Amino acid sequence: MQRTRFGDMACSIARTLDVIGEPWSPLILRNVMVGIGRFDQLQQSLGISRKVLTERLRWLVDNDVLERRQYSERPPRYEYALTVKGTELCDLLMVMVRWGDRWTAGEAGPPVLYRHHACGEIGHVELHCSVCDRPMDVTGIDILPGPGAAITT
Amino acid sequence: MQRTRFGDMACSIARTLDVIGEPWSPLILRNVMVGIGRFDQLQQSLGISRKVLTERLRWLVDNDVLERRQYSERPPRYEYALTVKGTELCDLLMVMVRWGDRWTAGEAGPPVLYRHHACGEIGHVELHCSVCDRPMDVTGIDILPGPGAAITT
DNA sequence: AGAGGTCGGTCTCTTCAAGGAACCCTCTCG
DNA sequence: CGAGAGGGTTCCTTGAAGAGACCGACCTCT
Repeated sequence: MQRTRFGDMACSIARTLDVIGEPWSPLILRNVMVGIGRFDQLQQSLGISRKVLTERLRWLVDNDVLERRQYSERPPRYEYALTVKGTELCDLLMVMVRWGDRWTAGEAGPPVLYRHHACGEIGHVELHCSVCDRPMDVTGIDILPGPGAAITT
Repeated sequence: MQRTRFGDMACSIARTLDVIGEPWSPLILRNVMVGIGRFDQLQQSLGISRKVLTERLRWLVDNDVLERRQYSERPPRYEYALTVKGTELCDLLMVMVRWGDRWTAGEAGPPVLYRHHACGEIGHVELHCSVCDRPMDVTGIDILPGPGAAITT
């Protein structure tokens, strides 16, 4: 993947990408999210090389997005599960799904649907403002420098 | 970057990644979003290789996320701007920012802030259900197969 | 006891993209 | 005229992705 490390940039997007920006990482996360958390399951369901899967899982565990836990003592068997940090990354996946559904799903329609427990309906995610709860997107905001800002051109 | 093409998978996450999953693409988008849309500006502000920048821009234009437009006739000068499809990708960036702020910003605090026009306050994005408008995250939904689903293990 | 299967990886080899840097063409300005 | 900016293209080197073989611990079946 990239050789330029994004982790040191003064940009939350870059730092997020540093954690899950490498190819396959979001798909691994998606699978763990739906309960596919064992090495062989992941490898087969994604068609990823075992070597790369090993690297990604280790990286995600080191970055506290996944945890590796032993679910069987004898024989020793492991599975990967989301941490809290990883669970919050699923927001990102749901927004990806939404965009992919809108712009790339084609005739067949969306491959998965979400049923929201709170209302029982099939819905999708929308972005709202944390302060006023009304819809929020890039056309309705001003972008201002924050405390952690570096000088940006 | 990845050699496995994600575009043909029956998964909206994979198809979204096919468009903007390559390293640098989200950062290019972010810069175009804040008005840094010229080749040299992008190259300098990101520190990306000119070759890779050329490739990414061409890919994003071909995928209708950016458009290349001439803003000066003589001398011919071009800039890149978001299409509607690209503008909607900014939702994704805002969610990335939110996660990065929460989990990677450290002491310094978030590098950018959003002021929401609707309420005038500094806020961040939250995910709400499109049907009932209440908060929605991965712990509060059932994931069901949709019309475009393939058999998933 | 041996054969075969599963799980969770490691190792090796090849190919192809990222990074870096030099080069190029057109146009403008002094 | 030369210098400089804008917007790339070309070339070379390095290193990650992909494919697939291999491995060791453990279980089950006969």
